[in-house]
Amino acid sequence: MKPTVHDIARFAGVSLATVDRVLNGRPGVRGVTRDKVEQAIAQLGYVRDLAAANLAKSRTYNLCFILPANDNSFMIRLREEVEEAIARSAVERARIEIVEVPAFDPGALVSAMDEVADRKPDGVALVAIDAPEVRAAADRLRAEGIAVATLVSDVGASSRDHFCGIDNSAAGRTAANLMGRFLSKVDGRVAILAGSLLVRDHRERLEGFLSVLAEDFPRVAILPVIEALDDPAMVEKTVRDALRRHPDLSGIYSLGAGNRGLIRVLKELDPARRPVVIAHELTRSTREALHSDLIDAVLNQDPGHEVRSAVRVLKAKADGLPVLTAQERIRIDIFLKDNLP
Amino acid sequence: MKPTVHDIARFAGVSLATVDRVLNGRPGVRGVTRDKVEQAIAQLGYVRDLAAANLAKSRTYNLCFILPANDNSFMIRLREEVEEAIARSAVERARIEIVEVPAFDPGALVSAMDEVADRKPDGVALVAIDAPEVRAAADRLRAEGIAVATLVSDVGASSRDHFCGIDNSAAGRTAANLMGRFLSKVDGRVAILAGSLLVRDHRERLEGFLSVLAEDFPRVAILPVIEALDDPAMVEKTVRDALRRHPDLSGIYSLGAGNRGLIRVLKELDPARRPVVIAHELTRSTREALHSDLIDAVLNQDPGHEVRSAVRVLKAKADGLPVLTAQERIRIDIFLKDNLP
DNA sequence: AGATTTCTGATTTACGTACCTCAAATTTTG
DNA sequence: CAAAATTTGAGGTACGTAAATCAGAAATCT
Repeated sequence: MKPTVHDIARFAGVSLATVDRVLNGRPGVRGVTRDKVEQAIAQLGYVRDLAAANLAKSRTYNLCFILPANDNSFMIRLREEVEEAIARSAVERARIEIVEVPAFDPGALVSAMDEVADRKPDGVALVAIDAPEVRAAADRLRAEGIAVATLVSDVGASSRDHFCGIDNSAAGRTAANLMGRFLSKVDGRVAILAGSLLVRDHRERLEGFLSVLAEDFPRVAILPVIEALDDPAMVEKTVRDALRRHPDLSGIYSLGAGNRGLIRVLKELDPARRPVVIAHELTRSTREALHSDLIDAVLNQDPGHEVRSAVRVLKAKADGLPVLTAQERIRIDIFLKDNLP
Repeated sequence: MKPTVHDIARFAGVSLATVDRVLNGRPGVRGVTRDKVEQAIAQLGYVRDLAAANLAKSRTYNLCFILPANDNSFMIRLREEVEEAIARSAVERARIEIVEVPAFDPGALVSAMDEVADRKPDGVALVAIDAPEVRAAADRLRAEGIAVATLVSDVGASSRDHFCGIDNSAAGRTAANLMGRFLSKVDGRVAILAGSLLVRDHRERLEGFLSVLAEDFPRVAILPVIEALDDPAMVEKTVRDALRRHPDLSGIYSLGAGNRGLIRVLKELDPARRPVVIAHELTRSTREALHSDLIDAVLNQDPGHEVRSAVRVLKAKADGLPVLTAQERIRIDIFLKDNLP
């Protein structure tokens, strides 16, 4: 049978109280005694029964998610996933709160972070903007002992405890690889559509994309990057413009959101002359576009995984526990029309 | 604060014992009373505290994994993952046992299943062979109240409780899509390499691959399927043969294991004339081959996810609980050299 | 109506850990 | 060496649920 604290106490020849002190790092145990207990733990292979421990502690974690008030499908999904986490929170011993801030606005994000800090939560997850003032605000949170996780988009590694998102550089490189191969022998022009280069995820995707394209597919020409703030209407307009100016456009890499606008334009094109299109995030619209051959590939990050991972990570960090890196890695899903879930 | 059974009892005006009877489906409660209690549960939004329940029950699940004694990297990884699950089993209230059987041998699998049944475990996971006698053995297990999950390769849906693996038909279709596009304008000949068409996962991949190729890329010619029993040496030999007979071979889809043999042959080829190669399962050798451009894409299923999912599913089924389908879906990973983890 | 069966209530113990108190034993310090 | 400080032991309660017993109440049957 699994050994319990009682077994440890008996084996080590000490009392239950002492075992408890050792296990929970409480003071008042001599080094010799502590060693005895730790040896007993090692020898009997004791592992703390988490169910019992949680029950006894009845600890609850106060967490806060700061999300941009963006109305693209991805952010809506992300918010829904946080809300589902809230629905589960009773079971998970967590109290989760959502704070909305204007998108792409470092100042608003910083003041939200400072306000949140006043409530002294155990952890904060935020969709970061990679700016010095945001990093400073994150540092302030951490200085107060609040765990900080970035969600979807990162800041410099030193200012947060963990990043819950994909390797965006790899995503950009993958997109370039697919683009280069899908274009095949056709030397073409490729347009790149971003939300904003203020956010690190978009920047990293762009860099990855450009580097692989330059190295492995040097004959592909690249148009200047279009920033459309993840807004469908703006995306639509800019894509229409680009197609007018470059009728020979043979590829589009949409590395941000707002793909509804892009798809509206694609629908109007002659199927024979449709460019190769690679986009990010599987939503209702990109899924339909994949299915009807308007989009060729979708790179996806699963917001559900990201949110659940963030909750786990923040809890662990709040308790000073290590994070299981392998488990928390968020994967890049590649969807073609044939492997849609 | 979260309501407890005591709150339910007070609210419904019944005793704790009655609430317990309702919650755990024990007999001896009148319909009217049961309704009262259920209403109280609904109104107070009671959710059973799993930590406490598990603690009180101190139930342990006896599970058994029947694995083929195959020595390809994938099966080795799978076994390692089961061993890790065993290492975790103390924490997870499970006792997990591994039984090895010869690969591709329905008779051996069936006798292993029957032997396992004698020990009356709570659940059995097996890498299935899709044969009538295996289905019958699975039916026998389930008739004895033992939960059955198929791992990696499935049998007919009616004979098991759950399949822990990828949608192999979608994997085959995806491979065909990539193959068709990577071949681009070149009308080529494609060779297909399978382990054995006795196992359903290989059959399904094949069917998916053929159907998409026929429909979307009709100009691609397909050579007769080669069955190499997932054995590296046999794979090497058959691929060498195929290349000799068809010097114009422009694509290879390796839908089974034993890719070490394939890679050995690929290394010897003139890089300029190397065929497009799509393989399954990210192992040390396929990873290196991806990296050095010998393989173009690898479709992968994560054995870790599959094993963990199997454990969760078997536990749930053993308790007669429903399975959260969305959570247990195993994804098809697509790896190019640019998104290797 | 009386006997029988079926419900229901009250109470208790157990699960394994956390956390608290108080007293006793031991070590350290002056 | 005595006083002070530290370490340890003993014991208890709590967490929320499961599961059991036993007695009493209500419903059903004859």
